[in-house]
Amino acid sequence: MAGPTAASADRQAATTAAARQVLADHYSDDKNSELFGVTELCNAFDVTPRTLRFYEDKGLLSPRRINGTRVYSRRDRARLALILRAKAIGSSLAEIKQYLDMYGQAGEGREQQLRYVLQRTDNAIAELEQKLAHIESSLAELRIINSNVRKNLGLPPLEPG
Amino acid sequence: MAGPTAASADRQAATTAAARQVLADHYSDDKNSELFGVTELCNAFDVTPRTLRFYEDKGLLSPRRINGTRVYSRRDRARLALILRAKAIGSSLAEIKQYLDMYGQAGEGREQQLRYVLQRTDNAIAELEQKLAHIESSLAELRIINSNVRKNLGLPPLEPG
DNA sequence: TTTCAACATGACGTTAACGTCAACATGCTT
DNA sequence: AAGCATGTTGACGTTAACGTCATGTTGAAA
Repeated sequence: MAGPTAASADRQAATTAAARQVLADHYSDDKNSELFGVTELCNAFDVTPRTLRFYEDKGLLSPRRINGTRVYSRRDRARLALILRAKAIGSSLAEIKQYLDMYGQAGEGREQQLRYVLQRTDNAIAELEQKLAHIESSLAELRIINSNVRKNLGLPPLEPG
Repeated sequence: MAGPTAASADRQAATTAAARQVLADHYSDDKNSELFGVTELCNAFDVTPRTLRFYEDKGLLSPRRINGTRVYSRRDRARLALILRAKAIGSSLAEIKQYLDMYGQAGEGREQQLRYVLQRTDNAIAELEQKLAHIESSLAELRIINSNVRKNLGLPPLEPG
């Protein structure tokens, strides 16, 4: 039974790599990087322009303006991705705003500031681990139900994955 | 590197056992089982009476009445626990209502009904797995940030827990 | 019996997260 | 030049999930 360990280590490595990329995007300097229009982002992420405006009002996004028109950088795009993902796991926009502040402050800042970020990330990590546990509980229950129903119908069990 | 596999198998077994208990509570017949008052539940779960009433209006809870006063059974209590947990991972009450219907229908029902439940659980499982992936991504990112800050402060890394 | 704390029932207020609508600017096309 | 699509800004509407009164009941304690 050594299989699962290797596979899960692989998955974790992949997840970590992806995380580094997200942080890199968010930290990037944004000089003449790719730019995106509002509809472009709306289509890509399945949100309405109103939503983008709302996030901007709330200070979650701050795209540049060219002649009044909003222009989104790669970093803006990365932030939007973070926002939507955080929303999907039940965070409020207010929480997300705090959340976003932590990205981009990993390297800079004086000691006082760094300690603050540290405490905040510690906190956020603990909360996320709680949510993770909750989801795992729910999944366990649903899988039992699912398995029972399948048995009753004479169907094969659900393939793991 | 065989340690993590055994430990994670243990955890999964514990999670599954807990899940069975939740389902048993929810499925139990409720004859002369323990009963709870409104304040009792409010204190136990840190919610207000207004919240319980609201859930009742929405059809998520239906406690018995004794002379007008609400009396909650063990099953009601289990349902409340499910509701709050589902909320914590970002489900709306409307979703939760659907969600609750799946509990308690694992054994009974005719084929048509069972197939419906099966499809619904399949769906719910897929969605939860999505959320799980999102949380794991967020955790990976925050851990990188946390680790960077710790390095900059000359602190030891966070113990895995 | 009064009194008091706990519970119930409307009815209305509130906050978050947008949707919707009207009115206007801009730039491309025909 | 005249639309037409696309973009922007208020301003107001809407839904979910409760909070907050005001008011009435009831069962136990004083």
